[in-house]
Amino acid sequence: MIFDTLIIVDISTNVNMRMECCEPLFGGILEEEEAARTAAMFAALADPVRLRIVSMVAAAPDGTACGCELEDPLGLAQPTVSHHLRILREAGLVVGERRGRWVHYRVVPERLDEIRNALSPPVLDPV
Amino acid sequence: MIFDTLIIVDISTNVNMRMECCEPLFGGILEEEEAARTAAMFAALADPVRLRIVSMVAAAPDGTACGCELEDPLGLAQPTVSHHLRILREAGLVVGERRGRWVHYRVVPERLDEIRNALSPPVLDPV
DNA sequence: CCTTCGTATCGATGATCTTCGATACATTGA
DNA sequence: TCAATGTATCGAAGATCATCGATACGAAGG
Repeated sequence: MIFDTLIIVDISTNVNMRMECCEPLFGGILEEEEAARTAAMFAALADPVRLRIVSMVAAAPDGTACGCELEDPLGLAQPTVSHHLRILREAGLVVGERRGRWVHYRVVPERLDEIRNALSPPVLDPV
Repeated sequence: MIFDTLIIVDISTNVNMRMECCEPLFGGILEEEEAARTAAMFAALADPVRLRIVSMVAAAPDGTACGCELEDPLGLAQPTVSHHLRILREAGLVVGERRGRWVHYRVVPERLDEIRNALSPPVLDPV
């Protein structure tokens, strides 16, 4: 095994997601199921709004931002922002923590590392 | 600038694609246009069939495979495979070279490196 | 209890995408 | 020139997705 399993607890759903993702592209022919898992991860990042959300959360003062801070800069309605945050959450790319009325989101860099591993060049076998 | 510009010549369209892609997610808030470019790259990888195609081409004996070799293992019709190859081509993830009747595709690892760079953790400023 | 405010869900709409049959194009060999 | 084969394009059908108004949920403060 190349990387460990990342366990993420989604506070809004209280679901422990044990996600194994992103078998390396250069580690042999991908099985259908593995390909679907990895494709789902890329799909979460395959939207300009979601990429901007990730960059905005990462660039926020404490590395956290609530949804209400994103609506204006993105120019999108609240349900739309909530929709995108949900997809990022379910992909394990961000986690949300409720503080009073607000839910503070932060990026999960380990998840991005997993995706990077999937794109890593092949490991050369020593002779 | 972190990475150079990758120039890819698509033999089937004879179009020189000068693509700059994938500004780092942790390099500040992404502009709308940059986010759209990066999202398009991820969208090309956000499909199980295309991920399997990339892994199959990479795992092929010479690192190249023609479309006809992919239809059976994928269980898809020829137009469908051609469609996915087109998307991968336009994203610069593979290039095709015609040899006689066949078009041999190969993966462009530099493109995958660019995507990996976009997901790289932030560079820590020295104090 | 009631209001306020941030968030999540529902339902609908319009756009985009995957898939494939039909068809055209390209190259090879007879 | 004609048939065979690999590839690309077209058009249609069904599925998926982004967006947002309406609405419900949740927490804080009178």
